Amino acid sequence: MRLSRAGEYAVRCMLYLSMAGKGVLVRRKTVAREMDIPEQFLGKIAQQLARAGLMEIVQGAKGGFRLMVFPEELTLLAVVEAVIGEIFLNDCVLRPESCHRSPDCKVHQVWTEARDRFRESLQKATFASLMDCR
Amino acid sequence: MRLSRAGEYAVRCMLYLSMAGKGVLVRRKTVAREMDIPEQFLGKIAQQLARAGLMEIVQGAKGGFRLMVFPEELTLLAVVEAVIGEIFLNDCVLRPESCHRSPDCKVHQVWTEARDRFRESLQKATFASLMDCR
DNA sequence: ATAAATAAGATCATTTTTATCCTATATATA
DNA sequence: TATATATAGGATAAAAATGATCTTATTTAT
Repeated sequence: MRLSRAGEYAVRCMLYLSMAGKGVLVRRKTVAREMDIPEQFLGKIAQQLARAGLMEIVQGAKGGFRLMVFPEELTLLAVVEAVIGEIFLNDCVLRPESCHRSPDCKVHQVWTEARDRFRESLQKATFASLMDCR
Repeated sequence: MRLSRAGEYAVRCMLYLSMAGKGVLVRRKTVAREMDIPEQFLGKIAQQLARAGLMEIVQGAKGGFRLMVFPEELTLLAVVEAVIGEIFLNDCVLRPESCHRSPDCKVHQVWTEARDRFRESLQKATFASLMDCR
């Protein structure tokens, strides 16, 4: 079980935009080259990040990407979930039928709590704090 | 991102064996039927659980599975990781090269901590406590 | 108008996951 | 000891998810 490649690319992309600063336009080609991301694939990922309101895509000549939030407000959780969807939205571990008969299923509870803890950790991490990474 | 089907099956299987009790032999066919698991596939999963020392497989006529630990000592984490491997053993989110140049990479740290928290939650959940699930 | 840059749908390739088939092996018991 | 029963384990197939690219369309600066 691991973070998907798309998730990694998204983080790299947002890290690069964070270093450039909120509102600063950066060409897609530059992000792709500098952060080692296939450019077309980055295009797809960018669409998801833009839909989530995290960045803006500017078309046309001199187009590119632009961070829409302050790195201080941008969390690892927001970026990752924008791309790979809600983390651990799992079908119940028990049989589906027996499960929706019991909303108080213990397995389900444990799983949910574990997920919440995980998300909390990622939510605490802002890109401002991640940028120091070198 | 979700738990794999194999992981779900493993939990269901161990839950059934827990209800039978440690050391009690249960036929594979019975587990498969009762817990809604493809029997051959269960065979594969059982091998992994057996290798991890969580259960024993008995061959031959009157063969089957047998729980090797007390439900009080069996954790959700042990079962899940026996089947799907270490959780979140992710390649670094940053470029691999830049990453192994910096063992103090912030992204890596956050990710590692989030994973640890997640595993803690699953480790606290014993099958004895999960059995109440109905 | 033209050139440069991204959008978006289609498509392809790869990998992972899920599942099954088949032959071998182990074991209870007749 | 022979037979029937049950699981082991390797090979393989089918399906799904993921990763990546191709092509055409659209947008925008100059």
